[in-house]
Amino acid sequence: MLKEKVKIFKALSDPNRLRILDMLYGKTLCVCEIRTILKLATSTVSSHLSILKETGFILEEKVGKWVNYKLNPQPGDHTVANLLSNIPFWLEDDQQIKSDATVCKTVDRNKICCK
Amino acid sequence: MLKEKVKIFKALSDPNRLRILDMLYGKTLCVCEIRTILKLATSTVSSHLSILKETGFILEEKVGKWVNYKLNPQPGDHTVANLLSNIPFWLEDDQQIKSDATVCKTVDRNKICCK
DNA sequence: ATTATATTTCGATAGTTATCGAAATGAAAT
DNA sequence: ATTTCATTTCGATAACTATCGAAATATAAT
Repeated sequence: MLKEKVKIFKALSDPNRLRILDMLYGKTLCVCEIRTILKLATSTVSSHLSILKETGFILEEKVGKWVNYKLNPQPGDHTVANLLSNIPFWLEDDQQIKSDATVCKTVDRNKICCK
Repeated sequence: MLKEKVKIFKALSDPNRLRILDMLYGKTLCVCEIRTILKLATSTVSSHLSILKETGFILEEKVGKWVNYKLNPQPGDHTVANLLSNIPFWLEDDQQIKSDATVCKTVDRNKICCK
């Protein structure tokens, strides 16, 4: 259905969601790590993640009180699969994306969330 | 810039714009032909076309009182180029898209616009 | 020049979306 | 069982988008 395809492109039509996808290329992240990097309310990040999850770009893994999000290694929809595999290539020149990748490597959920 | 990429995905986040792009794969069309097939106000179609033009998916050619729109054979942005080349593949199974392709072949601007 | 036709621009409106903070949920540790 | 902490859901709001009809623009034919 055309509506489904529109939904897929809409999922990519937000800078914060593109940043999330690119960060997940580096590693699995939890909501509070993403929240810290994007400087958004936790509820906003949760909403972005649910949009990416519903369209099949990402998967969630519950581990204790954390919810880890990671890229979907095998999206069922071939449009999603194709788009997802191209995203790092399309975004690689962006300064924000580069900076996120750096910050992402040093982020530590135990320092951010707990204590 | 990330904002530019978002704009590109937003351009594809509308069923009528996806239909327009797919129809243009078949042939060059003018506003009133597209308006007839999509059953939208002329001004609405014009607005969709300007979004697709501004993002580099399509080009316009003025010929007399008509404005012909066609796919951009060489989009400057590699994201646009890549997306554009994949669109027919992604949409080929859609019923609406198939039907549009058929209608498109028989549409004749001289019967639609003039009298 | 005037008229007719194709398209664009403008203004209004209804529907959608990103965002937040607060309240609710769920899971682990005390 | 109570508390703590990560996350989701809910309700509100401001910004954005698709749509239309009317007015403006542009081009061709009379």
